[in-house]
Amino acid sequence: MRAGLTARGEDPGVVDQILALDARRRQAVTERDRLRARHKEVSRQMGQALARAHQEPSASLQAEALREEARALSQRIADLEQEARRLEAEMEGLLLTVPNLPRPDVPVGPDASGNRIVRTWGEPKAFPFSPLPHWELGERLGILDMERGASLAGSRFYVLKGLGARLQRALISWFLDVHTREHGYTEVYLPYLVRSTVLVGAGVLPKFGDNLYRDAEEDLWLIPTAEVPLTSLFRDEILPPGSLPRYYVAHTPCFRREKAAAGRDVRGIKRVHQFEKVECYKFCEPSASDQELERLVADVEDLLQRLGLAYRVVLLCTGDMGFQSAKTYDLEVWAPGSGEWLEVSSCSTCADFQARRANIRYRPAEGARPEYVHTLNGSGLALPRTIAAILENYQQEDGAVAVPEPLRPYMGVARIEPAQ
RNA sequence: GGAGGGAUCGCAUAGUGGUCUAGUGCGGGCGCCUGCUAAGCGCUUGGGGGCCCAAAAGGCCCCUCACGGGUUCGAAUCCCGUUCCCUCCGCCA
Repeated sequence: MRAGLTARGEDPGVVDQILALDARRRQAVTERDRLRARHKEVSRQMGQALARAHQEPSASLQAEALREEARALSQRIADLEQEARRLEAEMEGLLLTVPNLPRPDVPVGPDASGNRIVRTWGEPKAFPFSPLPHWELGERLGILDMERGASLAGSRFYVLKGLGARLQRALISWFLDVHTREHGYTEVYLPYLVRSTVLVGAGVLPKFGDNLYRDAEEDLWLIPTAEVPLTSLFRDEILPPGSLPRYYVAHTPCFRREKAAAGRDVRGIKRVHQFEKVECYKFCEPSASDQELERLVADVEDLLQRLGLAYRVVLLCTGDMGFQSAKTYDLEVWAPGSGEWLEVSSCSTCADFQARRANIRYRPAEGARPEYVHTLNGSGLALPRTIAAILENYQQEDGAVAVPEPLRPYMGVARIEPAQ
């Protein structure tokens, strides 16, 4: 565990703090339980003494003595109880700040420079002209309006119009159709506002609250990803034998304040405060999670291949992984107009990290002890960046954008023509 | 938004301050009985934590009657708060 934290660039000293707190907590609990057992016995005797008291005068004296002893015990128990709770809360608070431990095959590295490109698919498209970035294409086609988005809600908000809005809807429908009909996922519709405990379960709180929008009056938070409510679908449940793996897919909006990224990626729709995403999520047995992650990545790659978008699969190193992740693959699509690889999906296994926080267990067999499930999540896919990639990759010399084959039934057109 | 009612073991229910361990029925498990099946009989029953044990098995103890507080020597039971569910009224896409 210390090694895992060091690999992530975290201070392993927290482990010793936690262990020390736990030792003190256990000591308090043991003593408290011993006194409680005694207290129960005394109370029971007093009940009997009181029952006899109207016949034997001596019994009521006896009851008085017992009452005194019980009172003293009760006070000591309350003190120990408070001590145990304080230690437990302190330990819990520390535990919640500890990130997930990387799987053994995750490369160790300080930041994105340590990531490893696992494979690439397709060739970055060559253009006989100079390809435009999506924000210029979008404005010229009359399907993307950054200014009106800003006038409604500020920077990093945007408006999609006409075939732009329809393109987004087509992608969402097609993603959901492929995942449900061909990849075995069950579609779910989820709350976009959740309680803080749900954010804690997913590993977003307590550490990353400043990236979230929140209704303080109701203590409800806008979800930054569907992963958050999906994680807590079975919070505090024990899934019966034979119910794993379970695959879910959900389309939701995602809300992120992007405070930490102020000033970065300000052009276009690469980084925005509100965007749509289709999210794949799996619950599985621990022994299956490594294969399930590979299959999850394959399910998402399937979409990119059918869209004809060149992409690369990047295995994130320890220094670049998310807090809750044990192993993450990013899928990046080449965007010729912007001249960069756009992260359109991030597929992770959280192993039992989220399951512990949200208390999601399963019973391996009838009568067996419950164990924590493993959870996996992956975008399939994030909409704005996918739209950007499609616009930039499918732009034509005449200014139009071709519609990728799989989307034509959903779009009803084969081309998005420039606005007149 | 207003007025009520409710939450007890997997399910259904009993339980208005102590009667040692939350009762009963159903369901589940194990066993007995039994040509087969059914019925019957007996035993059993979830989760969390701590201690003993090298570990496993096992044993002992504590907690858990929606959740959190309070009253009390003692709370499923009384009081307060929260959550969720139900009924009625109002409003509403």
